[in-house]
Amino acid sequence: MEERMSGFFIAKAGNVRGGGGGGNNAGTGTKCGRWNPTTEQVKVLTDLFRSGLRTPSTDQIQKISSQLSLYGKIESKNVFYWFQNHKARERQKRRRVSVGEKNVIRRQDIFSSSARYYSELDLGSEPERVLETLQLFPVNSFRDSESEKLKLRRNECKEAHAFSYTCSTEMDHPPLDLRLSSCKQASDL
Amino acid sequence: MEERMSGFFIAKAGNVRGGGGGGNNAGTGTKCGRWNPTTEQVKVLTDLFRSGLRTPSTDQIQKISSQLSLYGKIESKNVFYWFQNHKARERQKRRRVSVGEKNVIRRQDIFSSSARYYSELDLGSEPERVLETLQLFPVNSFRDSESEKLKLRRNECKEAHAFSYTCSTEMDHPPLDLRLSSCKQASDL
DNA sequence: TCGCTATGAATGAAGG
DNA sequence: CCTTCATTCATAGCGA
Repeated sequence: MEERMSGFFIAKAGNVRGGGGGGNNAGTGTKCGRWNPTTEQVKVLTDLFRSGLRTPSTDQIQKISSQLSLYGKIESKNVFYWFQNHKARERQKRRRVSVGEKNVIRRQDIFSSSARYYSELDLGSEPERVLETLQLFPVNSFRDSESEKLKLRRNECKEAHAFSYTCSTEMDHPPLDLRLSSCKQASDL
Repeated sequence: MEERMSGFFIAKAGNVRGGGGGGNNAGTGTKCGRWNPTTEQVKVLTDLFRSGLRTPSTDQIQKISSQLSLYGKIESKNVFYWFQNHKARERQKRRRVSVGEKNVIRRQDIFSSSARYYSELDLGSEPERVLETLQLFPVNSFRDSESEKLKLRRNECKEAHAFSYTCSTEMDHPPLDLRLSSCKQASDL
């Protein structure tokens, strides 16, 4: 993945404690072993993401990071990682959340309450805060969004394994059988 | 003692208090806002963990959460976070013990050795418990257990290097213009 | 109520 | 791109 970055970072990136800053960090004022994005930085990044930017190119990363450096200490790799993580986590989150009630048979609580108590992050309730820097970015990376939909799961049937633990320790719960049958289980092993 | 709560709230759904008697929650009268595992759920998870499962795959997470949803409200991400935290904390605790007494005073928790946990869910100094159920688990989960003690990989970058503003010096860019001019231009829109 | 601990949740940073 | 590790934040639970 770093081949496209031309190696403008990825060195060792130790502690880049900006002692002279005195307030560059986010409100928490943590020990700064790693990048602590300020609210403005997060806002800009989130806005860019919402605008469709998912995999910025090297040039875009440069531009973004230099622009964001005005709000606080930041490096190019931070921007790179931010987009990587944000994209991956959005997908992961959707995946993990979606399965919540796909195959869950609730015997006692059929659609009672239990609303989405946690889906509150960026994409959901983020208001339209189009800041001034947003328009400057060309949102030409929309085609990247569709490429992700076309990809297929590579961890489908890597190892069809069934596990059931019924002999580990004293158990009060019934012997739970957690058969993993991702693709198909032709014959049980 | 300084307070680190300086604004910067991410967002959260309002805590919806269940009003005393929930239903599928644990006996402690928990409510929405944060997953509170029931005793059965904790037991199952702990049992799985003790059986050697440390990093369940996505499929396993799905299955486990589906099964555990019968004991109470749970989502897939809860299982994911549970294993992540459990593994991380076990390692963290062990590491703290190993480096031990002359360690630097990072924050405030060197006293963790005083309470050795009354519960059985914490292994403490138990390496890898190999029991007969072990073979039922995918080998995928075990390579993680073995590799963790073999590789002491990234734990070096805690020294001060502090050349933070190097990037801003290297990157020569227009101050307030983020237009992409030299890279691939946006064709559409 | 206050302080501390345990722990769920989030995220930056890497590895592969 | 996907997975994982480390660190941190936020909060429930409990004792003094």
